[in-house]
Amino acid sequence: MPENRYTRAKQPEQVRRALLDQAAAIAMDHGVAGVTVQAVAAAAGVTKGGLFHHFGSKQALIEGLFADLLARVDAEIDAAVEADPKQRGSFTRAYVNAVFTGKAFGFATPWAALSMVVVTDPPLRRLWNDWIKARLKRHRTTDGAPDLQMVRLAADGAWLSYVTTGQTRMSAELRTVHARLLAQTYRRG
Amino acid sequence: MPENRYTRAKQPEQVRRALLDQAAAIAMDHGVAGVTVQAVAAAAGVTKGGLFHHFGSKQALIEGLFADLLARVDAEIDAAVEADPKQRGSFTRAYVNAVFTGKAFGFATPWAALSMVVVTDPPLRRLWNDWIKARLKRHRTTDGAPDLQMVRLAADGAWLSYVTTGQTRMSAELRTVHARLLAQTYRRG
DNA sequence: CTAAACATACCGCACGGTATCTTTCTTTCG
DNA sequence: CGAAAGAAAGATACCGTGCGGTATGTTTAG
Repeated sequence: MPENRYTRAKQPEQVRRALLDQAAAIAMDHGVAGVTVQAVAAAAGVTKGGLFHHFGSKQALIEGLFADLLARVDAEIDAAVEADPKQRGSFTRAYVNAVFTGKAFGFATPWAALSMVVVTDPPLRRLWNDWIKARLKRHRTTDGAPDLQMVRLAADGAWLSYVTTGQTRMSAELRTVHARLLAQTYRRG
Repeated sequence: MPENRYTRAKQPEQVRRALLDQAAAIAMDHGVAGVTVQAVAAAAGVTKGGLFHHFGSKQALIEGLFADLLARVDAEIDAAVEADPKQRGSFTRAYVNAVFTGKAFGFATPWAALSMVVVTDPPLRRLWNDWIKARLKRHRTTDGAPDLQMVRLAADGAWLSYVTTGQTRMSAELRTVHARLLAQTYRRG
């Protein structure tokens, strides 16, 4: 029995989480190229051998990381849609909020930098495409209108603008864009 | 004297162009990761030594490639703005057209895949940010309106959507988005 | 004859991955 | 209940490879 219940010698679940979190943190601080197996393992207080025990390859690590991210976003959006009193554009609003201020996706989260690799990595692109495609199909009755599609595209553009500027804090301009996009979802409703 | 004026033994200017073009082509075919010094040099019919004579480093090659791309876009947009009979939103329309069907930037050009690295590479991000910032300042009297900003953001989002799907041809949906964005620039003008 | 424009050969290195050994937890069974 | 067995968790050491970059030689143009 360990000294106390909080300091057990080995907690694989916690190590796994640390690996994912640190990978995201490194991606934010040192860019995507800095995400090496060595660096991630060291940041999580583990050697490479330990990392490869949890993830069979680097690709598996990245995919696990992204899958975890998608799961969070999924839950976040589900909750937002449910809480929205207005039907029309509920998903679009949830999506916009997720992009701007979301806990999982939003700016100023470690995950923001990570999401950039989705542009580069083909397997990750498939994951993302499948997710968004399923999501759009699911909400097509409430969010199928072209003007709502424009809002979502603009949100993506704002996200792109944010990550390319490389800023850590959200500018005032982006905040007004956020508000404007939300307002746009209520027009001609 | 060579056999004829078209096949000289050494044409550094042409080799330089070939290096840039082949780098872009490789980025499109084999992804950004496939753009290695070796591959680019070989594709251009030159060894690594030859490449490093033109570009001091890989970074210099990439930056030169992107600078060349920006120069093309610059000229393309200038011409479009000049030819536009309507003042308001002329830059936004030129930008949208450049993104969708532009010779330099647009979809289905070898440069599209290359442009993805701008998201990853910090020095390239600076180049892009400086360019777009200067451009916005220059057209702020005709394209400073918030609704036009939304159009540009949506165009960026469409570009992002395109590159993430990894398709080579432009879908019908994107074509309607293109038309809709253009129409948007004429409203309340 | 000089300098640019290449070719050739080589180097160091950091990376992803593997093989193997040690430690720690869990389960089983006498 | 305790000990042994077995599986999980992680450490250590090592390897092959492909990459960017360099040093230097060789050819061509001016």
